Amino acid sequence: MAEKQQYQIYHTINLIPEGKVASYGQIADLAGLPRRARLVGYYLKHCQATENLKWHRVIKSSGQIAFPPGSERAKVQSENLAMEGVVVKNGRVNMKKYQWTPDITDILYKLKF
DNA sequence: AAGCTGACGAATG
DNA sequence: ACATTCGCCAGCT
Repeated sequence: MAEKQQYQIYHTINLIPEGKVASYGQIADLAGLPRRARLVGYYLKHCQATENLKWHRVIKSSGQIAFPPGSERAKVQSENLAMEGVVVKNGRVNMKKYQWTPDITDILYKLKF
């Protein structure tokens, strides 16, 4: 049950293309879990396989990095994003420019529910 | 079983 | 632009 949700969330996150970002709420919605932005954060925090998860492409809807500015984790995330061409300035990114806007057919094809 | 917490979000001043 | 407040809801205690 909860495992299924967790899988959907991780799967959805990994659909975010390089050079783009998505918000927690956006991921929750796409994963079929509306109003569950915090749940996305919860699962990300507790997940093990961070190695193969593109968690750094997930940020707040405001464009802010979810970690305290200057913290180690915020730094790592910023660097990962910068590596993909996403400009991070003062711990936040230009959503207008970098927010992932998934193609409807893309989603219907890749997520089956 | 009731209360607390939080890698959130939107509205408000 | 920034801080506060409030709503949200699964999972923990």
